[in-house]
Amino acid sequence: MAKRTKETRRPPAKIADVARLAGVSVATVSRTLARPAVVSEDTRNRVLAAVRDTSYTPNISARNLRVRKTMVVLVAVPDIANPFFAEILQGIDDTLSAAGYGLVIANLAGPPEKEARYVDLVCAGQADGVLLLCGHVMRSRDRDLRDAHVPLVGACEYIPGASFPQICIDNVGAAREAVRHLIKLGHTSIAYLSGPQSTILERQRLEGYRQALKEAGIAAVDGLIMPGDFTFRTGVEAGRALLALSPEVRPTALFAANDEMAIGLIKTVHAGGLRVPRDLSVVGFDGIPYADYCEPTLTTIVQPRRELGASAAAELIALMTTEKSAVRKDIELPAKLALRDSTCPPSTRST
Amino acid sequence: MAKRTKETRRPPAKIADVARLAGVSVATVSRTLARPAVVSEDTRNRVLAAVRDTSYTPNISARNLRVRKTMVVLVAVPDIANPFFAEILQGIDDTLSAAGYGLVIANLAGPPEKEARYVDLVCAGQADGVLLLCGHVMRSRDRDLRDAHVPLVGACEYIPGASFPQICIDNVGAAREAVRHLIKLGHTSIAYLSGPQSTILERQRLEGYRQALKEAGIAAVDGLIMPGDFTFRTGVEAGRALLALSPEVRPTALFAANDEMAIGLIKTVHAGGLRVPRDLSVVGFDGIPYADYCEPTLTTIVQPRRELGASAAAELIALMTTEKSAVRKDIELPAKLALRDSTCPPSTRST
DNA sequence: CAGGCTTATGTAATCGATTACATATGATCG
DNA sequence: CGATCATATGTAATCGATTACATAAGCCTG
Repeated sequence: MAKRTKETRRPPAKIADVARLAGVSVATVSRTLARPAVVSEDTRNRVLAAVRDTSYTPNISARNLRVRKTMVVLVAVPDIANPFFAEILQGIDDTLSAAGYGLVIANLAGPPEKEARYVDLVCAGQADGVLLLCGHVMRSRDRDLRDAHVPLVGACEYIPGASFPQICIDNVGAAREAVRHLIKLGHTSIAYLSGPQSTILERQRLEGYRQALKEAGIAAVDGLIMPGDFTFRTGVEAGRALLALSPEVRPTALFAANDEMAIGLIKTVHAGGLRVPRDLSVVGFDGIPYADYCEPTLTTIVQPRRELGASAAAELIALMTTEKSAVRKDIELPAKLALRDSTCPPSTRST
Repeated sequence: MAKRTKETRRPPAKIADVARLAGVSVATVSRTLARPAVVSEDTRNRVLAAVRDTSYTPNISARNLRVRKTMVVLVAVPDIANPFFAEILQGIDDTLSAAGYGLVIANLAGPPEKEARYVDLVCAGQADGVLLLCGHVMRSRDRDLRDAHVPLVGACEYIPGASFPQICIDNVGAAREAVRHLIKLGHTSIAYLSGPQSTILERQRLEGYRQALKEAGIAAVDGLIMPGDFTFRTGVEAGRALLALSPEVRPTALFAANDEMAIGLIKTVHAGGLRVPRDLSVVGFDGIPYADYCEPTLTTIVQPRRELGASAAAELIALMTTEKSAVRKDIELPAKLALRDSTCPPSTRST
């Protein structure tokens, strides 16, 4: 039970140890590891054997100090507890860590002083790149961050005219498709549960909603646009508002700017006696895992979250490793409508 | 529109720059920042002013190289997309990043070769500590990791007799409380939907279930223990199994080892015509946000996730900074039963 | 007022890797 | 065969901070 194998912790082998064991200079060891082709086969074998025997791994701090890199990228995410972002993060992590990068996750849902610390970190050159999972860079410190001249890639929220590459889905098109689906089912009174006004994402989804109505010749009714902010809570509030309407004016369908709100809304109207989809069809946006678990399962636009993260990470790596910052290309990934149980044709009802 | 402020990216200030500006030596600058008390007030002011003017931040790689630290901790998490862990991670991140540590998240849900890379990273001394959010350290590489003699702290899953501090809730007690609640409501036929057999967590929750039944004088029926693995899918399967039973032998209540399974099960039995809680009371475990969103809201044991993460991180910091590794104390955090809508007394029914 | 002590600061070694440059060896060629 | 060149390897400077040790200045005390 007591301390077994007392053997004092041996410090990790350094390059000099490997060199000594292999009978070569440190330069040769370093070269063997970095560009195996330039050393003779014989030497290479001896060095690699020595590396194995000492279980040598280069000291990252020393290397980074020398080559002036940090091998760290900062990922700014609006809310790490949000499952939507969690999966994007996985895609990012897969790609980035495979390439040897570590990631510092800046959770913008946390206290604002942390946010400032993250920006400082980047400005101080402690990160080789930044991945933004939101439109506003870092609220007030946008300019500081941009001026740090650190490679930047955006994902999720498309900012028209931004000066850095962005990996997104076609939000306008996807929203339009969602609403078209409702129209095709026969709905003509379709509400929209919006995201936070400040986001570009919101404006784009709203635009898609408007386009779909317009092309179908349905007049947009201002009263059918309900305020939300992507949270479950505002979904609940919108649900209550819907219940308060008299059946004659109540829309027969609703498009929510994200799944979480859609789920909150469905739960609320259910409790109030409305049946989904019979009395109200609902389409969400994002395709979070839970959209498939809830009751009824949610018809929604599913975003390729993992790929979104992976592509963004790949783009950032290209930007960080290539000196030509001309890489700069936006990528649009496909999102598709998943038909599930929360939508159906409107029930005919007496005026 | 074109490149504004072309000014070539100026490299970050280094300590020598600050020293020159303040008219002191680099040693004095370093000391001013590390131990302000040892320099004279006059010097201190000059140095701090110079630091501000140059917006100097110490180069982390250089510092780490010198003091032989990495300021990185590895966090091994079974599944980053699982909202339960997401919130624990937040607690960890808050505490750790406030103390200046970066965290590398080892997502065990990812490909196994990544896992090996993480263990290697620790063994190579590239992390100052490890936080384990799971019982098995890293599957096969347990011993390697332990032999690296890196400070270790466990959370969530309590391993009796482990050689490192652990921050947990009382799983046996909490499970017992959950089942006691069902018993108090009048249930006598109570099923248990288990977690993966291999985990200690599972054995502890099962033990709590058994204890509650025993103290109430209810015989444990093997057939009422249903296999699960913490996923939504196995919750669905268990739901189907329940539906297949004839009403006479069907339990009137069920305790699920986690919320996700409970939610899958409820959804399934609902679709099959059973009403929850009327025909089947369900208690979950964890208290994930969704347990409050689903229909009906889930009565469950809510774990103090953020605090769990924060305490574990604090403990690890103590371990990493104190040379005396005698800190070593386990912490048990309180979990409490949240009474919601998925439980009620059993409906009396004809034999 | 010499010697000892405290306080404030500077000098230079050090952490562990990378890499420009120098050197040594052997091959090639006119 | 001596000059030229390619190939393989070694030497030592360097990245930017920390800190042990040295030094200088001021203060006390017998």
